[in-house]
Amino acid sequence: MSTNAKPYKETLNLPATEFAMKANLPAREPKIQAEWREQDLYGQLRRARKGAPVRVLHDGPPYANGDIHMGTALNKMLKDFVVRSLSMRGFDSPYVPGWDTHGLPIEHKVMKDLGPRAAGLSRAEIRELCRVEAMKWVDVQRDQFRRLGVMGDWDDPYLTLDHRYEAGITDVLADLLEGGYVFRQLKPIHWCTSDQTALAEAELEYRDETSTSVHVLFPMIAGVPDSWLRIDESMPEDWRAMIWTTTPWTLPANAAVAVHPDLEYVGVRYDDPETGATVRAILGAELVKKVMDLRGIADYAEVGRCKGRALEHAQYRHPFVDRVSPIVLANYVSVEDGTGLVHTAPGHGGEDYLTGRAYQLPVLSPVDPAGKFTAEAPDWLVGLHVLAANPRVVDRLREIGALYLSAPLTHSYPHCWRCKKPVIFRATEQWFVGVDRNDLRGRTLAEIRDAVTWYPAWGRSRIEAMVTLRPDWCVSRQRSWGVPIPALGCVACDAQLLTAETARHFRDLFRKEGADAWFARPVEEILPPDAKCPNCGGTEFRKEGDILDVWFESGSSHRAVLAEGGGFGLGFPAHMYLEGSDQHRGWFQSSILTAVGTTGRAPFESILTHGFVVDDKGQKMSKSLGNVVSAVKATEQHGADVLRLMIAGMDYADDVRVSERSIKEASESYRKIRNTFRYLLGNLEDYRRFDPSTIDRDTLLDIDLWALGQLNQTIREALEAYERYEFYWVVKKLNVFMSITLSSFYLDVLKDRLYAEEPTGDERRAAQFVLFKLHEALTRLLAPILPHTAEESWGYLPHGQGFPASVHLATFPDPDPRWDDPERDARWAVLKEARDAILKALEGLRRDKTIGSAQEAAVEVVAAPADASILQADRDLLAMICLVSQVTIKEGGPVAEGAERFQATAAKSTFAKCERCWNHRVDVGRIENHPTLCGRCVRVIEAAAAKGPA
RNA sequence: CCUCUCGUAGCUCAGCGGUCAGAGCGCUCGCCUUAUAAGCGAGUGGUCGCGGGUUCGAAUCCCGCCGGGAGGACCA
Repeated sequence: MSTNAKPYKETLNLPATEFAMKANLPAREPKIQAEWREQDLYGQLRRARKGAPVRVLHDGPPYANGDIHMGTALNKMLKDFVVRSLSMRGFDSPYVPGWDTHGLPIEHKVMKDLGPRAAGLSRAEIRELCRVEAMKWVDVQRDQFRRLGVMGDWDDPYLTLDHRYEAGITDVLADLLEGGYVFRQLKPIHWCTSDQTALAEAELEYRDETSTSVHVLFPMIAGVPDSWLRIDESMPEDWRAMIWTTTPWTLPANAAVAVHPDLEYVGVRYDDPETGATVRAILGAELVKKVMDLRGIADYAEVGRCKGRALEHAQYRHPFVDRVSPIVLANYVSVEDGTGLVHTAPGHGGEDYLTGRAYQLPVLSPVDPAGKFTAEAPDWLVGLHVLAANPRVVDRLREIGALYLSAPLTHSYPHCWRCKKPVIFRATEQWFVGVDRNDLRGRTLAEIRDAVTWYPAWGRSRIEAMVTLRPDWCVSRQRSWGVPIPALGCVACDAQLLTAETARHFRDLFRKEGADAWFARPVEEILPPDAKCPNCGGTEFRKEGDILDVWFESGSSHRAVLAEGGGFGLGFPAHMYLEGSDQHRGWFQSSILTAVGTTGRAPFESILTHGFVVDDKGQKMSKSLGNVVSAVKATEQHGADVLRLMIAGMDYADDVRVSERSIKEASESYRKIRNTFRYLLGNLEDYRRFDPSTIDRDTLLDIDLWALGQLNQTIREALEAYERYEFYWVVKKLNVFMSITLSSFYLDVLKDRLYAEEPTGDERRAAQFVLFKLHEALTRLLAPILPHTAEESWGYLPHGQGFPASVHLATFPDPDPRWDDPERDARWAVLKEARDAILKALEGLRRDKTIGSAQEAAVEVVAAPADASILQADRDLLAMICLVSQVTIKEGGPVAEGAERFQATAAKSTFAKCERCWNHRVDVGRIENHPTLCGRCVRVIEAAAAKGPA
C-alpha cells in the first residue's frame, strides 16, 4: 500500500456539479415556474418567434367546474407537448387557453345553493351568482394547469362569458341566420307541468312509478297483405293494429304506428271472450302467445305472416280522433314488451319525434304549459291535466271497443329534480340549425374528408358517420346561464323577430355591455332601430327567454378567438384542435358546422384525439370503484415532470392507464434521465471557459465520432416523432439512447479519459466536447416533455456561446452530417458484439471470485478469420470499451452453425494495478518515482507538476 | 342493441405474412465504491385475449366470440 494514496486520488478530475441528484420536484418546480412568470417567458417566446410561420393549437375550453382531474390534465399536457414542440421546431405557436363558463352544471349548483331563495331573485341576479361561481373555478383550474407546467397566455385567457366572446357567438348566429340555416320548429322536450319549465336530462330523477298501460286496437283501412284478406275472406277494415303504451294520455297525439322492418308480423284471428266478437289483429310474431295469454285466449288462429317492411305505408284510422295515419318503419322497435307495434306520438317522445321527421308526420302536442289539454284535443279532454286524463282515455277506448286490455305497470319514470313530480314530454317551439339547408351536411363532410388531417386516421370515419346521421341541431335551451337567443316576440301576433340584422344589433350591444344587457334592461331600451314584426308589422315586442346551447357557444370559438376582430385574432383556421375522442360528437362537430355554415371552411387543419384515463386494469376511473388518481395530488407528491413523462410515454390514441404504480414507474425512469444529465454536467464543470469551436475533428477519438453519430440518429428519430405528434416514440428513443448508448456504454467507457487524463489535454477536451453536444441536444429534445428539468439542466450549461437564457426559447438541435459514417457504424456493431461475448466471459470469473472489476481481467477472443482481422486492428479499442486490461485476438476456424460468433475467455491479468486509474497495465511499477502508477498516470501527474499548483 | 376502437412479457411500447417474438423499465443474482440513496454486468419473464378459417407458413390476413373504452340508441 502506498502512503500517498490520497494525493493520487486528488489528482483525478472527478465529476462535480450543483445539479442535485435528488430532484425534489414538488418544491423545485414552483420556483422555476415563478421565474418564468417573472421573466414573462411566454411573452419573450412570442417576441422571439415573431415573423416565423404561425401554427396555432386552439384550446378547447374545459368546463369551469371543480378541480381538474387526470383526464383534463392529460389533455392539457398533450396540448403543451404540441405547443412547445411546435415552438422548438421554429414555429410561432401562441397558446391562448379558454374556459367554458356558461351552462347547466354551474346554474344547477347555484340554484341548489340558493334553495327556496332562488324564487325571489331576478334572472340577472342569478346570472351574477353564476358568473362568480364560474370565475372561482377558472382561477382554481388556472393555477392547477400552471402547476402542470403548461405554458400559455394565462393572464388573458378566453372565457365564454367575456363580452368579446359573447359578441362572437352572436355574430356566428347572425351569419347563420343570413345563410338561411336557422329556423323554428316544434320539438318535444322534458317538461315539468308543476314548475312549468323545460328540464334538461341532468335535472331528471328516475324513480319507479305505477302507470296504466293499455293494449289498443287501431282499425286498419288499407295496406293489409292481400293474402291475409284472401285466406280469411276479410276486408282491410276488419283488421286492427294492436299497440301498447304506458301513457294513454299521449294517444290523442298519435300520428303513426311504428314496426321494425325485419321483424316478423302475423295476422291473428280470435273471438273476444267478453263480447264474443271476432277480432283480427296484427301483432309481432314472437308476442302473439304472450298477448293472447294476457286475457287467457287460447283459441286463436294465425291467418298470415309478413315482414314489418311489408306493412310500411299501410293506413289506419285513429280510434277516437278523425285522422288517418300510416304505419312506419323504425329500428328501435323490439319484441321485449308490448305488441311489436309502437304507438308513435312525435309531440311526446324523442324517438317518436325523429321518426316523425323522417316520415313528415305532424308534431301534435295538444297540451298547455300547465299540462292541461288544449282545444286541439278532443272536447272530452280539454282542460284536463294529462295525468288525470289517463282513466278517461281508457274509459273511452273501452266504450268504443278499441281496448284489448288495461293493466297497471310499475316502471322507471323521470321526475322533476326540484318538485319531485313526474315530468312529461311536451312539444314546444325551439330554434334549430338545419344541417340539410344549403347542403351544410354535404359541405361539412367534404371538409372532413378533404381539408382536415385526422390523428389517428380513424377519427375521420368516426365523425363522418356521425355527421352523416345527425339530425338538425336544436340550439335553444330554456335556461338562464348562457347567451340569449336575441329573438323578439311580437306582442300583437306572437310572431318572432330574429334576423341577421337584429342579431348584429344585439351582437354590438353584447360587445359593449355583455349579454347581461338582454336580461337587465327593459326591451324598449335595447330594441333595434325600426324593429317591425315580419308578420303583422307591429312594433311592440317582448324579449323571448331562450338561451343558446353551450355547444353553440364553444363551437363559435373560431369566430371569437381565431378570426380577426374577435379579440384574439389567432388566425383562422387553426392548425390543430386536440381533445378527447368524445368531442367527435361535441366540440369538433359544433365547431365545424358553424364554421362551414359561416365561412365555408373547417376551422381546423388537423384534429388530434386522445383516449380516456382508465385505471391499471383498464376500468374507467370512478369514485365508486375507488380507483381515481388525483392529478393535483400526484403533482404535489411526485412533480409535474414525472406526470408529464408518464403521459408522454403512453400512446394517447388508445385509453391511457394511470395508477399509483404507473406514476412510480415514471419516477424511476425520470431518475435515470436526471442522473444522466447530472453526469454530463458533473464532467463539464470546468468546461465553461472553453470554446468548443476550437475542437478539431481530428482530436475526437473514433468512439467519440461514433457517439455523435448515434446522437444524430436519435435526433432524427425524435424530430420525426415530434412531427407526427408521437411523443411516446420520442420518450422511448431518448430512453434507449440515454440508458443504453450513453449510461451503460459510452459514458462508462469515457470515465477513464475524463477522470485520469490531463484536465485540459486533447483527450479529455474531446470527451467534454461530446458531452457538451449531448447535453445541449438532449436538453432541447426533452424540453417540451420535461420543461422544468430541461430548464434547470440548461441553466448549468456553460454560457456565453450564443444560447438563449431559457431552453424554451431555443429550437431543436439539428443532426450534424459531419458525424455520419455508416462504415464506422458497421465496424462498431461488430465491436459491440465482441464486447457482449467478453462481458459474458467476465461474469464467469466473477462467479469464481477470481476478479471483481473488469479492469482486473485479460481477455482472449477467438473469431473467424474475417472477423479476427477487424478485431485485431481494434484490439486496444476493444479493451477500452470493455474496461479490461488487455485483449488478445486469436484466429479460429469458421464458426459452427448455431455457435456464438465470438468465443471469449478471460483470466486474471498478470499486470499490476495502477493505484491512480485502477487499470492493470504492463508498465505499472516501471517508473522510478511512482512505483504504483502506470505510464499514462505518471505522464499526467508530471505534466501537472510542471505547470505548478493550480 | 348499433357505430368506432383497443387487447404482444409485471408496466410502457416495437414488430403487422417467413430465422428460436423484441426494446426500455421492473424483478432476481452478482460486481464496483473514482456518477455512490448513484454506476456496471448477467439473468428472469410471453401458448402474441379466445376459437375457427385462408396459406407451404399467421402475433401479422379473414370470420366469430370474450373483455376494456368512447359515442349513440333503447326503457313505448
